[in-house]
Amino acid sequence: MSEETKFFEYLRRTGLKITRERKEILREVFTSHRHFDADELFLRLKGRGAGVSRATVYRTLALLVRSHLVRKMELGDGRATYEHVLGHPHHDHLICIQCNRILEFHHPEIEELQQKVCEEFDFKMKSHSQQIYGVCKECRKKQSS
Amino acid sequence: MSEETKFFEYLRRTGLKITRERKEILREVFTSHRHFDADELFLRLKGRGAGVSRATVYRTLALLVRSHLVRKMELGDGRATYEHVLGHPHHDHLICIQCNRILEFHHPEIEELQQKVCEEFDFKMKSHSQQIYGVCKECRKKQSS
DNA sequence: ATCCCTGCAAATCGTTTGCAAGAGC
DNA sequence: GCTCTTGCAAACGATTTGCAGGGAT
Repeated sequence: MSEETKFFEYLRRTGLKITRERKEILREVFTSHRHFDADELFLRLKGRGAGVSRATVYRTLALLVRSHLVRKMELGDGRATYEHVLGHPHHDHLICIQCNRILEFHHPEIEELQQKVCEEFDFKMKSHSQQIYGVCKECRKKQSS
Repeated sequence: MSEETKFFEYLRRTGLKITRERKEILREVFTSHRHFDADELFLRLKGRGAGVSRATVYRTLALLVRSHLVRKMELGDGRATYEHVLGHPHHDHLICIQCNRILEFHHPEIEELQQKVCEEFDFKMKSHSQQIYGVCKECRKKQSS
């Protein structure tokens, strides 16, 4: 089932409406595979004349998050970063503090250990996030030259 | 060497000044062992008539972070959370989404694996943070009753 | 028709900053 | 005395919201 269909189904189920603006945003979110923030998305839409306001971008992103088609992350620089879930199983992030590039990694063993930590604390995990900040390969290459 | 001395030394070294306001903030930060945000700290100071403005709280927290006596964390709710470093070696957090309690954990094996991930990506780690969101023991007890 | 949605601009919230007066060294 | 500091209030940037007109079902 396509992401579009999933979203429409979510809307229907929740008594919400399928509008031109929501379609535009949906298309923009799923045609790129990068991480983005709300304003970037707004500007991309504006750039191609999609006619969607900033307010609607925020409101629709909230819906996409609620319907689990998009993940929202607070990476600690004040604004939220989003990524769509399509073809992106759970993962964590390496964040370059020089070029802001975001790399993804997944390490099942770490996940297992997190689970163990929760058991020790009798803590029911709902989600987790893990960020490693540092300097990526490319930036280090540039620096050393 | 006391935290106060360390901070004063940092100030001296950097050509900054030791003021009444900075002493007040320092005292307040180190007499409690909880996590706090800037506004909580401001209110505690106000509560005991310390006569320090919100602006100065923010400015001094920045200095304390720069001097490595205090750690700043973005836990994803919009505002920053702080904790002093005294007697708190590096650790990560379990965050209860019901009562907002913050538990600390440290797992050397996880750290090792993170280091391994960085090597794979040829990524130079500078810092990392890891949060596990969920429901703590106490809140679960309350719910089930 | 009935809600739901939208754009706009104003409001919010945490945080930062310009400025003029005041304190440390 | 030269700087660094402070408080205040205004400025900020990301995000949210009230409202009144327009659209989906």
